[in-house]
Amino acid sequence: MGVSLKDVASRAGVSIKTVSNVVNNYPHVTPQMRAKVQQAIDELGYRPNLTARHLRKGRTGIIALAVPEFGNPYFAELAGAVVDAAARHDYTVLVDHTAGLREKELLVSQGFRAHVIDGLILSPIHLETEDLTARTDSAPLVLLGEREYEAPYDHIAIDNVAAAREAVRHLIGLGHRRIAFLGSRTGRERQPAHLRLRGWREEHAAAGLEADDALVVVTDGYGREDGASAMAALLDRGGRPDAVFAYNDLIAVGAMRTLTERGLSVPGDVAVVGFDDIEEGRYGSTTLTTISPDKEAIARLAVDSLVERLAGGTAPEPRRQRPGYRLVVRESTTRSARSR
Amino acid sequence: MGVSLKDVASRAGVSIKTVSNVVNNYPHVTPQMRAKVQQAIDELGYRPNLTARHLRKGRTGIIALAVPEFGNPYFAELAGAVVDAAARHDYTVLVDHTAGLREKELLVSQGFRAHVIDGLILSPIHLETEDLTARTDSAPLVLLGEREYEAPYDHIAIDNVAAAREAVRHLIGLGHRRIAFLGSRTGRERQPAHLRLRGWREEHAAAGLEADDALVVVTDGYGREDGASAMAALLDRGGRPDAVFAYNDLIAVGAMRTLTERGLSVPGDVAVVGFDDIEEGRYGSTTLTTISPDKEAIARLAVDSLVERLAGGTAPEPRRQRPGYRLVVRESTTRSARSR
DNA sequence: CTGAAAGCGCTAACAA
DNA sequence: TTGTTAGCGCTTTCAG
Repeated sequence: MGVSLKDVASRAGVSIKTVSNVVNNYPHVTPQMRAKVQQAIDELGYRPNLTARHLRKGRTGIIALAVPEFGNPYFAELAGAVVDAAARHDYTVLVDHTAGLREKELLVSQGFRAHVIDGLILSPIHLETEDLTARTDSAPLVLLGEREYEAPYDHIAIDNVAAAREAVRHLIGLGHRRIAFLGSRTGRERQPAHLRLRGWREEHAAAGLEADDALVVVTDGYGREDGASAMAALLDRGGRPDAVFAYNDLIAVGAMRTLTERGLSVPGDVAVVGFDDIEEGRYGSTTLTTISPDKEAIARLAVDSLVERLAGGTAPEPRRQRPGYRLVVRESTTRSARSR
Repeated sequence: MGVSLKDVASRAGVSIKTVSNVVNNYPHVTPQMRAKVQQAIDELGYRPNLTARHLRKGRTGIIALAVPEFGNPYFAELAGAVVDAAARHDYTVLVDHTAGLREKELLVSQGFRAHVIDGLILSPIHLETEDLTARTDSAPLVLLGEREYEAPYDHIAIDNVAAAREAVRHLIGLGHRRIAFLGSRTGRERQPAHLRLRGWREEHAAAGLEADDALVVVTDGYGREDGASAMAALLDRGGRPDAVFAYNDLIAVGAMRTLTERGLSVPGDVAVVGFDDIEEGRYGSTTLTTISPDKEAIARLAVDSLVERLAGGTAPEPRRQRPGYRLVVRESTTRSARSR
């Protein structure tokens, strides 16, 4: 095995505690003692065993982040932001993906890495309130994303209904009247797309327009191909929309691809709005109008909340925090943004 | 603190060892004993403390993966594949990003999480051979990517020169003669883009064509904006190419955006080939021809190599493994692939 | 098949 | 200022 404190101690002819003092930069060590110990450390190539330290201190300095998929740039970008936010608190992030599987989400939330992670940030898709209330793991948990839960955990999410309404309002304001929603899921009320779909409905109502349910398209997943096939299905069934509000940017990108293939122009024939503001949307041949959640704020709030609970002290009530967002208008809804 | 083995043992009225046996599914435990212990475990909500287990066993079952950026979908997709490959060996992956900083790469390679990770998979950009030979951390290390090192570590990378040559050959075969290379870095020979640039040169030579260095554009980074500005710079300086071979897909995407903005058509005016085969390239309004490295193979080989060294036993010579790749032809070089 | 005890490497009282 | 010692919770000989 490796070199331990004891080895260094005997090499330097001092006690184990003295070595520990040096390693941990304790103030009251004489310079010469420090030098002697440091030399032994260097000679032996000693590295502290963090596992032992963790056991002793009861904490590891590692927090976990579980997202559905790295393949979705939104989560990839978010993960980067979380890693950076955590680093500012001297925490390392263990990133995991749940592959959109409820089973995996359950596993993660139950603390499958008990005691090796100090806390968890989870962005669930399928988890239910019951799963959360049945949770036994004692590590603090912070939730991310659109799902709503009646469970005592911090939850960070932008106001999805309001954001969706703003997106739809933008389209209505441009004169569109047949606005499709791409990316609804079948099943329960609380499914992820619920809030954004509700925003779509509410804004129609507010504008005195009828929301046509025939323009709501269910998808299997949240990827580009799901958007492409949803758009194709919608066109095939006849009622061509004059605008599309997609659950997220990937679906929007897929939908635009199908429109291109069908010889329809964006935004000329069909305007498109997405959700997430992934970088990809800023570089297509038609850039994408989208709702841009403040990812840095989301990451920061999540990490700060977790760190606060980890620090103990005050254990505040579970909080619901709403970071900001904004509508970013690009070419997929307005030609004018086009440089030529 | 939490519930420990000891608590369960006293609750069940047995020894600590018996509880351990049950927890670890040791074969020789009478069913009734097992039932009794299991009941105590359930009642107390006992979870094994993995940190303690790690300390005792000298290993953690965690491997680290360090990539430059999650924002680059190539690495995000690769990370997903590595997580899955590792899971098949019962390893958890701690994903880290180096932000393309040499300092961070150094830190990671030196084992800043000593003993909490069993091994490391690193995709370096700036690390030098000296950094690697000076490495003291004893955890096994597997390298990924285009950089070449004279250091005793396993290295997984596709044949970048051959792949680049195939991409350029494709362009030459289509009749292009002014083929730009976007994404070279200034500085040392061994900089990442070196091999792909060399492929560009070699294939020109093999075809009896002159490679025009005025068509090689240096970029600061490897993102979409770097591609966009590189393309703009190239067009601004006058010598318009009839084709572009980009260091990676992101640069290609950025370049295509600039071409669109300038009113040039792809592939009509300028054909474009990328490298990485990120999903994004399959959904633009002009899909992207690219070199597609076998990411699953890369992830699998990396994890397998690491696991093999972790298992100890035979410590084979450092190996250089070359997973496969293929040229995927799409619309950015051939209209014919277009559906209309 | 089960129990007792040692010890993984470290930190933190407490002593000296 | 430095040394001694007792665990953190677990696995693992070695007995019984």
